[in-house]
Amino acid sequence: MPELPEVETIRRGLNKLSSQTVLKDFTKVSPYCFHDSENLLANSLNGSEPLTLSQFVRQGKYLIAEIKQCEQIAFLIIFHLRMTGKLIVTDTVIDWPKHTHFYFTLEDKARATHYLYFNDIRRFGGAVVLTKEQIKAYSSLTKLAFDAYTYKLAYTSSPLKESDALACFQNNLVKHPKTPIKSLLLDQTVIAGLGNIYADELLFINQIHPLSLVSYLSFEQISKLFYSIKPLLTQAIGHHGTTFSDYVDSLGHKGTFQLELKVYKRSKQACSICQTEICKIKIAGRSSHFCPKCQAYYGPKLN
DNA sequence: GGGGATACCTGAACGC
DNA sequence: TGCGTTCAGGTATCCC
Repeated sequence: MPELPEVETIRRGLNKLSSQTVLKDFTKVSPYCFHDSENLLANSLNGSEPLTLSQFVRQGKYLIAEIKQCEQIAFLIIFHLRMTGKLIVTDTVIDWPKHTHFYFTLEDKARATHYLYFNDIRRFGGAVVLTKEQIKAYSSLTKLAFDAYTYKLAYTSSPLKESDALACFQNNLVKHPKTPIKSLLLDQTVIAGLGNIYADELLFINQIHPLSLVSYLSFEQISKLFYSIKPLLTQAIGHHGTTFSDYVDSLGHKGTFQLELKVYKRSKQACSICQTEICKIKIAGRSSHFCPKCQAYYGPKLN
């Protein structure tokens, strides 16, 4: 399932497309997953000036394509892959894979006609077309916290300083004194980009039980947790993300970071440190994997 | 207002 | 073999 490292891997792949790539056409294969309430894309495609695919930027798990016309940003396409969404570039089309919902026809000087298609088995993901003005009021993005990898907030050009990001992280955490730390790491208004896999791994690295409460953690523990996020994400990006079932990058290749995971999807296997059996519990409806010996619980006595 | 539960959705895995 | 059930999880929404 695409979290920050997987979306970043896809973004880097898509940005290898030329910034002069012309968006020639758009086709909806299904009625799902694509929302353009003002027909910005269709109307622009009918215009006399070509549309170019400028670049892809990322905020948390959102991927944003900047579409230019006459050197100006005409509109943006905001993608979210949720659980099983895929954005894949292909040169040839014989039959679109099952669950393909829409595709863009692209062209550039160095490459003949090629395609960027969106496929999503569960139809949780999708894309929405917005103008530069509309995106500033797009609540899904405006409410996001700073990005866990770049420390950038949406619509800002420069990232937060690391010390400011840490202060922001701590402030966002302490607003929820009664919520398990695992749930807070998944909360995109606390820190943007983490999902179930990397939240479990981070808590294992920091030896914190997922049910622990922030109010019982020291500043040193929160700092250590914060400073372990970027190295983990960097490592995962280096492995092109984690693939358990559906995730592939923009060329259809799987990631390999699943081979490095210490606890996620390893329940009933031995902990790599103490050999105790990894446990799995449900927290806020999500499976959480942890070592009951290595990861200490900080909070009121559990029933 | 905070926090938990649920809906959305399909395919894989599992049990009978 | 075939059918029904459960599980997977990011986000929006509902409810207590």
